[in-house]
Amino acid sequence: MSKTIISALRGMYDLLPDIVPQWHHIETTARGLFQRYGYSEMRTPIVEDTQLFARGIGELTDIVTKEMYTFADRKGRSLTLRPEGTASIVRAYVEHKLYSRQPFSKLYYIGPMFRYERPQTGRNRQFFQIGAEAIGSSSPLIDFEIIEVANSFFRSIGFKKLVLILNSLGCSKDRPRFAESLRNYFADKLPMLCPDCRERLDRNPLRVLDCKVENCKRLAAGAPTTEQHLCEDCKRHLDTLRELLKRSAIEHVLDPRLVRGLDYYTRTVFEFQHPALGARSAVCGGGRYDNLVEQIGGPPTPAAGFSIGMEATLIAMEREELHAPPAPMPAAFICSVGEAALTEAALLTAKLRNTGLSVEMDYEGRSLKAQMKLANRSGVRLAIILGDEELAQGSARVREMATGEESIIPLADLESSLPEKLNQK
RNA sequence: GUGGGUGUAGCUCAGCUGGUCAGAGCACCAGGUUGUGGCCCUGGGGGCCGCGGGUUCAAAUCCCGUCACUCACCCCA
Repeated sequence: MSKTIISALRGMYDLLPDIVPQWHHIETTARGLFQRYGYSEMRTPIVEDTQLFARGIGELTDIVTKEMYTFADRKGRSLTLRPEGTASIVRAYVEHKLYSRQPFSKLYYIGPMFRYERPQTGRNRQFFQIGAEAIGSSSPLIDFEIIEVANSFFRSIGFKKLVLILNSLGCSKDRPRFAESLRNYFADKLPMLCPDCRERLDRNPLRVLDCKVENCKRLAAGAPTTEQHLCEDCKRHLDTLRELLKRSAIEHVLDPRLVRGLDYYTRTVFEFQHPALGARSAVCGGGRYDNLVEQIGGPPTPAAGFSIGMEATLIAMEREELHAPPAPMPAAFICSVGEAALTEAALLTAKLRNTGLSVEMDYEGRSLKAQMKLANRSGVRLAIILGDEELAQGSARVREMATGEESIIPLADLESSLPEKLNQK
């Protein structure tokens, strides 16, 4: 055995059995919902051609410039561990020409994403996302549905404190105009901006708006807003969406500074935030991306989607003291006394399990007392005791853990009488 | 990538102005009941005090490095 212990990589961690039920709970909830809303699961590779993300997410975004797990394979191609899910889904949509077979596709995915960042609570290098994409419609009804599924998901989990933040970035005609007027506005204020913002102004001026430096905030307050640069269509789109949200009682706040970091967003962008999460407060982010499909090489196809952060959701659940329903306990624990009985116990365990019961036993020939302790801890309703006395008369002793009541039951009858005993209250 | 905090048994932590400082509670195991759990009592196993180096007669305790976690920034799920 080697002396140096190999541990998981930084920002990546193991999900031990005691928390996996929480994950299942979230996944099952999401799957049930997607099925009800008509979204089908799609699974795509975790590794893709680096170009996919560079083109899709944006060459100049932080994700692409400094957060991707990129490496060369044995033939020198540049590959990247997916940093998000949408680009892959769209790639598959285009590659398999779903636009002609199923032009309007509602898809979802669940899986790990990778970003090389400095880990922090709720932020890891491998993290899981649950995402949905509705590809092939520009209707605001879709924006509404997307937000509504996400909202419904969080409600199903039991959240009370989520805040929905909404904005519109405008269409591909509005965005450049807006960027231009931001540059003009900040042109003479350049020296007063933080160094980061000076660079942002160049690369992605929208991001200056959500800078957290006090001085920048103050300057940004007087800056032109997205609202002022929306064309008539975009304005109407946003109004319709807000009306739908209002009429279905989904509270939201319009935040003209909500920008988001991926280049592909157009028009609607939104975020669900949880106040107890600290700086990394978003549990879900999404929006419309009307140009991405075309950018990836497909026909012009509007689309919208979101992605929920698993870890962030889990942490928020903890802070709101929301828990998954408890995992089911085994029904019975078989205790044996003596070597002959130990063998019989193994056979009986197998037999009962084959009838569909969840049964546990002790494999080590421990003392009866120790086995009873195990039985007690495993939370079973019944302990089945097998010893020389019982074996001699071809029966087993069945003990109700709650009351201590015991009865002798012939081995042949166990199979039929156990379910009965388990059903009675 | 930047700055601050932390790192002692499986878990939560005490000890940290250097010299019985390797401890507590919980958990685990055993005995008290030669075949019976939950409560109680008694006993026990378990830690190269994150790792490496330095200062010193002597370091968990001071210094440096490193790794990990954590908070904020960056960014975002």
